[in-house]
Amino acid sequence: MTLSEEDYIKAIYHLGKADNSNVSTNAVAEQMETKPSSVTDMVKKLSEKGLVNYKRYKGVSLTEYGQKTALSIVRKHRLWEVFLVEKLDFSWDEVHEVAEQLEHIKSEMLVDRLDKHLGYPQVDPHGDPIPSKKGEFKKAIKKLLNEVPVGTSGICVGVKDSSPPFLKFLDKNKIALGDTILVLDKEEFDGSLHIQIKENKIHISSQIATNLYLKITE
Amino acid sequence: MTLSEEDYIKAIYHLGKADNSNVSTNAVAEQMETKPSSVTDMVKKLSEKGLVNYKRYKGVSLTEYGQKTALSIVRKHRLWEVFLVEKLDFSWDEVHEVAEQLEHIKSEMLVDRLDKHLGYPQVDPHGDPIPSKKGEFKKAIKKLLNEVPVGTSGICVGVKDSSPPFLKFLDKNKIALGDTILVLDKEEFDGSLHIQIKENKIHISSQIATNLYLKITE
DNA sequence: AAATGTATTTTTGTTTAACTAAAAAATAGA
DNA sequence: TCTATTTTTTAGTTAAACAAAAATACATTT
Repeated sequence: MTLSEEDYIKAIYHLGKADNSNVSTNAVAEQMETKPSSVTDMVKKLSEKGLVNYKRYKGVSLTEYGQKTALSIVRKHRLWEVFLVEKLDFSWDEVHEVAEQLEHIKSEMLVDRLDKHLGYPQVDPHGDPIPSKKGEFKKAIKKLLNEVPVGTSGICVGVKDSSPPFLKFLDKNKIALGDTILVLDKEEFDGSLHIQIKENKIHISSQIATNLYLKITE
Repeated sequence: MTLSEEDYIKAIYHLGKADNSNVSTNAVAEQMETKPSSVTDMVKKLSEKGLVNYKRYKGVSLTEYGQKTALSIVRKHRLWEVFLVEKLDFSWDEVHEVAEQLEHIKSEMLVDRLDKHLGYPQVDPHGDPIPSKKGEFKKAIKKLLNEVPVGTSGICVGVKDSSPPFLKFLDKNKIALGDTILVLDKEEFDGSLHIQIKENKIHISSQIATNLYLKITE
């Protein structure tokens, strides 16, 4: 597999994601920042190699083999992201570009050892699940903090309101993107939440909770 | 810099090593496992980019810029080797192929952080020195254990005698390639040595010492 | 149901970076 | 000087990209 082939497989995977539906040539071209004609070329090659199902004018989808390949790349990408954040103190938003390169390193032993070194993490710093060696993994969904049941834990991945006062509030309470949040309890009266963020337990209003996105697995 | 260009720079560096002398096209071709004609092509390109000095029929040498580039690649390679051995429990002889890939990852931040994470190591698992960020580094030389002065420490990198009895002796005394050996004392009488290998202090005969190669820096 | 127009996809033909084989040129040693 | 070796040139291949133009599919209208 060349680097370019791997990138295409990954793009097709991300576009067809949920149901591995047929993906249009144009969509792949846009994702890959290239021209549709280049996609046609590559897709033919991938088809010959048994990685994708391809019928002219009908779009592409991954074969079983293609899916396995895609998951292996995603696994590597996310494990490296964990490594960069946990071991090398990269921040949440600095990892992608480097992981994009690291995911192409070819060594099964390396991936296995890295996985072990990191303590077999289940999710990456963005809260996305890491496929197992066999390609199994849980789905991740994005929800507003106020929508999840008590006891849920997830990773803070975004804000709905990005006004300065709100961001200032988050900063003051040491809530940052990438932080793991656990919902401890909910007050029936006003919907306010008791949450744990890292070591700190804090109490936030329902209004705050409706403006924070959490990524949770399963 | 393309991957291929980096490989050529590295090859020219390793061939011209000590004095950055002119390296022949054939020598580079052999090192790179390619044909001399390919080398000529590439060398012209590298020359245009200011990485090498090149005169037809006269061989190539690295420019100052080329040397800096080479050292940066060597630095990355050796840091990754340390990572693989120290953090991922790779053995001495399993690292090269993977490090060969990792050395091409482009991110200054990654290298700096990795260096820090590893505690700013001075040498790689083969006892070869790791260039600093600025490209400074000490020379490494290979010597027989009996030739080095008391107080020297180095890495065991080879054996002169590879007969089964000798290898069995090493095994019994837990001396393996890649181990750091410190010469504690030498007996004047018979030239036997007191050495420290990891946590163990042992006493070895002069005969043993004349059959073990150590790589020492400076 | 057929025709038409538009948007998508493929084909065709180029470019660039790498490579090889074989011919030609330059160099160095006898 | 001559000759053998090394190096370069020339010509051609492959892989990955691109753009322009042709082909195709599909939706809408008649």
